Amino acid sequence: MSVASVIVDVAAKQTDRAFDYAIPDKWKGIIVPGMRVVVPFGPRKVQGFVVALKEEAEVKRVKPIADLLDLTPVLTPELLEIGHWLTEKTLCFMISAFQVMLPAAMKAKYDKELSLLSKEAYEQLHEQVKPFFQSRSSLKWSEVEKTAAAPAFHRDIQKGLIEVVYVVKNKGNKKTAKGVKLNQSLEEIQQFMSELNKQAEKQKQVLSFMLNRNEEVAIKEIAEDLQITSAPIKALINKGLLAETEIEIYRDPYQDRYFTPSKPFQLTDEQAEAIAPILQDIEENLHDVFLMYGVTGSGKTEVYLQSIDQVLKKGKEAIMLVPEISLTPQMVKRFKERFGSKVAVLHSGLSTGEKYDEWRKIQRKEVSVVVGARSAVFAPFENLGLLIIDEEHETSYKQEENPRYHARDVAIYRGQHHQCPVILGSATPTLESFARAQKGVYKLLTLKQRMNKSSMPSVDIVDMREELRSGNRSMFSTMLFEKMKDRLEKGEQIVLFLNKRGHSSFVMCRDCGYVPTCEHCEISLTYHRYQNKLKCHYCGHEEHVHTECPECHSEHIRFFGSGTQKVEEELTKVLPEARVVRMDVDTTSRKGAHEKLLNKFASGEAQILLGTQMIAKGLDFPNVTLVGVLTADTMLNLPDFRASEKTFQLLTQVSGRAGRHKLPGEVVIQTYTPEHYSIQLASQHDYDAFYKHEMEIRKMHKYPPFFYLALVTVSHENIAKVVSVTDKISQYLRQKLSPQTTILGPVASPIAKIKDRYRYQCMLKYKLEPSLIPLLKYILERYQAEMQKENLTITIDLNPYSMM
DNA sequence: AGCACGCCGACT
DNA sequence: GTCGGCGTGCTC
Repeated sequence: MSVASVIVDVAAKQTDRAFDYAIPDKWKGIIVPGMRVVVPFGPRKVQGFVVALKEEAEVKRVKPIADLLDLTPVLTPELLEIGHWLTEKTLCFMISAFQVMLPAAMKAKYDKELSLLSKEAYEQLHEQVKPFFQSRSSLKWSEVEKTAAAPAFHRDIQKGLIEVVYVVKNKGNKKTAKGVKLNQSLEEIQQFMSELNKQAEKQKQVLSFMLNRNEEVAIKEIAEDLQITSAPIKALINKGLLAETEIEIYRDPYQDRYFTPSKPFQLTDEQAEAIAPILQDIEENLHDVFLMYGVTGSGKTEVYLQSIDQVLKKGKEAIMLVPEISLTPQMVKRFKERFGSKVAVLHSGLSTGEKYDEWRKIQRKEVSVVVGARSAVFAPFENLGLLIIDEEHETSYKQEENPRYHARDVAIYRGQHHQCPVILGSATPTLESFARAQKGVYKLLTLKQRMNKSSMPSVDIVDMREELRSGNRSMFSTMLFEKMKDRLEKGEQIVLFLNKRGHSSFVMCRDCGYVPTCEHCEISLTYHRYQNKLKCHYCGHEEHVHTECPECHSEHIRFFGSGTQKVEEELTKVLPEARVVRMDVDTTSRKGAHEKLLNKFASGEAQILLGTQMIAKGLDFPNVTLVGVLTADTMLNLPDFRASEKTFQLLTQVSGRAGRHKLPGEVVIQTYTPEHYSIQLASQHDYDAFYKHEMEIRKMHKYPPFFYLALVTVSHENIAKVVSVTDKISQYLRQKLSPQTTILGPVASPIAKIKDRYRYQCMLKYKLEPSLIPLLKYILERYQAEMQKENLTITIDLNPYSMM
């Protein structure tokens, strides 16, 4: 095998295929598919992934591989195969599919460097170039690029005085420490020890320590253990008895923490019944997809933990996905307590280096459980025994950039490959999953009871229009306010939920209804109190706050909608005795802030936890007896066919925070549309009725799970161009697709303009379209030239989750 | 994506 | 006649 097929790190249609390279003799038999290499590509060097080996190249002339980056493949054969599958399913480039499977630290950085060919060449350099090389012989092109000397450099490069070198950097990476290992045979060392000078007691200690361990040990560790300095160790290195080594050390984000080991709990009858078929699958190496539908607080996590335990006993590995937002310290703790150092954790809170280290632990098989967000589904395990997706309905499992994959699909694909079970867990399953369970495609496991036999909290719906009519203009209804006062007196705790991030709200003229919008994006500006400015959340554009309406010159400019910050201010006014913890993107962005705030609430130091989405899931505080949802309908009015489903899910999740233990819980939902079925049914904890009602609507409007969706979005600076392209695409598809398929559009996207680019879309609803993928591929090919030259973009999202 | 090659307008 | 503009096409 002397030729390697390589996918190069150039994300473009024309380079989206394998290129053949000769394997230099020194790497023959060493290079295997899945390794990263550096290859010459045109005049430069790029990183690439070896995808196959072969005897003969397809082309006459092949260049040799320039460098080898890995000693063991970073992509297993399975992952390589998944890459191909992803490319097909999501219409992404091969290189993007591979890149998404690896930690960011492994992505190549490129540098273009200039170096002087010889000392003699210096004199011949252009006068403008000379100063750059005065004290050195090489420099980065980026230093020169923007200066006036750039043309002169070009000339000297042409003359052959300066050489251009392309450097591929493998950034970040391993953190190492200096270590030592024994460098001579046992006999020689014992011989040496007996001859050692009596004064050299410390050296003797070191040697016997090393003989004991018989492996490489960090110098620091020896010094600490034996209470000595590194001097005697250095002496032994000099005498040749020990050899210096580099030991890879891991940055462990949880190293300072102690986790009390926990034992499996006794399962309830219901839990035992649910886990039985899972354990059976694990035992018999069978693949099934289980939908575990369990109400909030029904103990799904314990079922996960015990299933994983079983997998580990069989010597296999498990992946558990959780939504980024619920990857809280509480969740991590439960896993660390149960599985100790067998767990790797992957989430966005880690630094690039930490993520890389966690990934390395997986690759080196030092852990057998991974808990992580979406991309952890690609963990390079080779002996998977179980995949779990907790909170299956969460939209964060769908990646909104290329490759636009859904972690659930990847998990099921891997489950089939490894012949192992996949568990999807939720208190509010997506209609897609629940429908599949009804049809028997997935196996349904139900947990109807809460673990502590506590009943579901009672829910009151408050009509905020009524409140307004009766003169209450505050954001707390009379009922919620009374209940809050009551809890504070009793010393119980309250969770307040507001579906509005940050401290911002929009602005409107009360006289003419004018709302300031961004001039680059078609979206209303939000008010940031901190800087007293109006900001666009899409492009960052800022404006001063108007004191007068630019339309009607009225001075009645008001701020509408309340962000968490405003609510916090209001709370301190009306309930000055209450201590409030506010949790949103602004207060949790700092590392460790999340945990700190939660601890403050858990310890009882604060009585009210006020927050956005991030407090809706997974939190479990025994003393919380009241949950308030300040505005339940903000989500309901989004232009998204899943709006009702999302509202139902959110209300159910939030309500689930109350009364999980001995004390009974109450929930108050404030809304302007109390009659809406998703609010009504959420208040009755009636998922089944919601499912039936929503399914009717989906069927009527031809939405999933009855139909598949595909969304084509076109964007360009010129609106006429956008409309015409979208129109042509729609026409083409109408002509080619079956009459059973609905083609909507071209219509303007819900956000019709972002960063001065207009956006139009075309939506397909289909049941069976075997030729859809090739047709969409053809469209991308047809417009490829325009996409490259004119900055036209066409994005295709199969099974979209966001309609924006 | 980058970069080289190549074919046309405004300068010494 | 040359420098440099960016259209075109290739990268194993």
